[in-house]
Amino acid sequence: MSDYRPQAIESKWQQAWTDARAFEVSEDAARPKFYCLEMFAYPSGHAHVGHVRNYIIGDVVARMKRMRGFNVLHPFGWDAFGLPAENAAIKDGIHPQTSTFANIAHMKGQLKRLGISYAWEREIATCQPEYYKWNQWLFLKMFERNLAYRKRSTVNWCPSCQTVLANEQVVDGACWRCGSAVLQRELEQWFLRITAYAEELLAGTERLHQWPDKVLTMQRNWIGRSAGVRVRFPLVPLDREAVAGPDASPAPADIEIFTTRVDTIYGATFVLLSPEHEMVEHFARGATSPSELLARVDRFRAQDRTARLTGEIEKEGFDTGRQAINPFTGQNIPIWIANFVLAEYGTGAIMAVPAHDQRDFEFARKYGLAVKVVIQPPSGDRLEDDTMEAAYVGDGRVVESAEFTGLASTAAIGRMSEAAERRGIGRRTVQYRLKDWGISRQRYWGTPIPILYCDRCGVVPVPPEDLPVLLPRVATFTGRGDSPLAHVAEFLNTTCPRCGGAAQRETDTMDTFFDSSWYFYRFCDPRNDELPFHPATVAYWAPVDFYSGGVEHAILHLIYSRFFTRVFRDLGMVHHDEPFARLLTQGMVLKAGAVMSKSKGNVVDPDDMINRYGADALRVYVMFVAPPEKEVEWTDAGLEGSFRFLNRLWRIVDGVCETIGGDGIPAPDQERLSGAERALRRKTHETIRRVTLDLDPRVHLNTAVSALMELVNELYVFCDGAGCLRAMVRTDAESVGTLERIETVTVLKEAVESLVLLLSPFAPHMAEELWQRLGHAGGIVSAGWPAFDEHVARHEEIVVPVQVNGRVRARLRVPAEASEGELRSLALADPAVQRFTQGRTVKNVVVARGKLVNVVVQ
RNA sequence: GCGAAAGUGGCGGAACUGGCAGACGCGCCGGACUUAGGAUCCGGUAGCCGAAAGGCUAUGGGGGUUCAAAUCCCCCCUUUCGCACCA
Repeated sequence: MSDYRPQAIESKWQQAWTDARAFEVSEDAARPKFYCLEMFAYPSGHAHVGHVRNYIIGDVVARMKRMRGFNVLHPFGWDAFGLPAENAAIKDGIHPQTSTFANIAHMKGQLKRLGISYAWEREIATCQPEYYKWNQWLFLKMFERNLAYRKRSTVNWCPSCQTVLANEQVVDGACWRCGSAVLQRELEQWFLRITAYAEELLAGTERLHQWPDKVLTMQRNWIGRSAGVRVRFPLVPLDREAVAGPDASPAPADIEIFTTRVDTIYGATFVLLSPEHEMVEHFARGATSPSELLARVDRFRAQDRTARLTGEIEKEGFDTGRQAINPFTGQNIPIWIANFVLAEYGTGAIMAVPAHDQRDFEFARKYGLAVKVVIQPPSGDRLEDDTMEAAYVGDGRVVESAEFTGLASTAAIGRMSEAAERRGIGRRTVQYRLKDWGISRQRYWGTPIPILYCDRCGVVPVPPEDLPVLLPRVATFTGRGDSPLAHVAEFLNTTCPRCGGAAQRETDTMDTFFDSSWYFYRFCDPRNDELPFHPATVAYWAPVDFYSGGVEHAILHLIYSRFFTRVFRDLGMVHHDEPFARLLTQGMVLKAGAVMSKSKGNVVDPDDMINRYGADALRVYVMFVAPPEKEVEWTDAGLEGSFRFLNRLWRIVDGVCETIGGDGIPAPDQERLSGAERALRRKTHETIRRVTLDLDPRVHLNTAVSALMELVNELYVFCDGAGCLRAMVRTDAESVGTLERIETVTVLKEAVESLVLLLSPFAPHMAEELWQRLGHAGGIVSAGWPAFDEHVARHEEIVVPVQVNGRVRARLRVPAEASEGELRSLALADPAVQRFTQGRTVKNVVVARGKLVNVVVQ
């Protein structure tokens, strides 16, 4: 008998696991595989209990699957590139390389102290050339296949910091660091053509049955498919254009718009262009006062980009003075420029139908533009152009629309689309909200993009044999200037592999989401130096069977990974479409009602908790406190409760170790058991069943822990009855020997050993220690997961509540197999029931066998 | 504004497919053991009425379906999350 000393036990077993390389695996065609993965970590320095919760969830699943005979791959690594390290370098002068590896070392220690069963032999860090070389390799493959391309695009630019800012770094139109007004600037950027897979990524969401609906909905919204028609509205030419000088570019003939509501086209009374529309410059040249027009456009363009995107801006516009012809009505309609029309969606131009679009309606009323009703609602209230107070956006009957008049608006969409195509003025298209992914970052701490610019040959990819393009060790970080790499002459200047002439390297680095979009494949084959991974190895392990992480990655990381998986598939390297079969999004841990963060000063450091209560108690508490998906509030008292539970479990198991630990104790013989022994045995098998099913397929870790608590409580009751409790609890060794019946020992042994095995995914150190003390030489994994006997778990006698008119009035103690008729007559004969049925007529008796009887009276 | 999810004791949470609401834990109250207890073990703990037996009321609010509703349907309220001029 000894006290529970978590610190000693935990370091003992952690050392044993490390020495034995206990969690390293290799492909084994004879065993079923299980790939269990938690989202890898950004090495910020310290993991708090919020981060750690995710790793514990994954570890419980991995350990359980291992015990159930699966060949479990459970790796971990570091999303090691990224802005914070670089910003820290700017601030403190510590090189990102130095701080990143120091942070990794610390966090790895934290995870080891938690006893997470990672195959550390497979650890990767994305900032190592051995990893990012394959980012570059993949980028080149994408470049070859025209999935990576260069394009000018608008970015947020801080004139004071001289750098590009991500959208999230622009706060109310100002730079987050210095507060200067952010400008829009055009830059050449590299893009990945994720839109080529838009349709497939959308369709795939229908087959991800083991993902949370919430995430799937978010991805569908993000992709934002809308089917519609592009229609060309011819320009009404200006007289002046006919006599334009020889230097003038040819006058464009029409404006193309995109609409999902072509059924309303007869109500299109004007055209709106975005301020960025290419036609704007052309109109300016022909305008009576070009500078005035351009000045007004510039004012729109200068309006805060995020405000324009989010619609928190007053809708404004002005007339260009030009007109277009509505190709369906043949009428001339004015062309305006409006600040709310987005350049990056559709064609950057829309047909305005004020009667049937609220934004257009407000705009038309504000500026006195024509409103024309072309859909009448089915309700019968007739809409009038002049009196309507809001746009009618629903379906209805088409009116005032030539040969389409009288059609249902839904049918008119098809007919009008056909008409537009037949007349050669439009075509059906599908438009996505999803945009190609801009991956260029004007930053240092990322993967160099493997491209050269040669004066003679132009854009030249780095030959694969020259990979990796190593990130040079830049000495100073000032936070000024565009890409830090542009100032490193040895890096920048090189020779063109095609012509041998002078060339310059691309100095931007990749968005770090590139790194995280395929790391789960690298884990399968982490030291391969010929390929990112061997296809056969990935074919064995992939897809990931269980993936867990925060909801904050519901869109970006998860959609990029699905995109990359399809690229690898098209390269012939993987043979599946989806990388993650099952996804669990774990809830955050709050402290004082807020998300833990260093700046708020409310972080709970797992190391503090481990020092006080041990890793096992922390693990049990975090799993017990709530279902994994839910947000939870951290409480020290709850952790203490879990610590108490482990102590209680320890005492009773350790107390009976000697009695039940010996050899030669047979399995329980059901026929010879006493009532109490049967009850314990039943509880044991019930618990095995509950924990088994709570862990797999459900991942209800909290109720699994509560089932273990119940079994421990039952053990105390049993031992109390068997007369051994006092003895054990009080260390009086002499009375331990009071267990005289061999049957008592057999059921106790079965209960205690099952308990220890079921506990092991949650509290692995304690379980290993107790298992050893119970006299087992092999570890927990070789013991395997306990099996339950449905027959033993079943109650022989059950209590059936009897209701009268839905209220419980009595309880019947009956054999489990009591028939409907028996239950019925027993219920009606019960005196407590009769009190309520006396003097009334029994109309009905509902018997749910094994569950309940309801007597309906009067 | 649109969409989704959720709302259960003092607290975290249970409740399989409609079948005893509140498992398990925290907290609190009582008892035992003790020089002592903040350790441990045992018991109690939704609210109201009642000495008790027992009864009544309760799963955000209001209606409905059903022998039976936390669970299914309708309306409303609140909270959280996501999207937000996407033509």
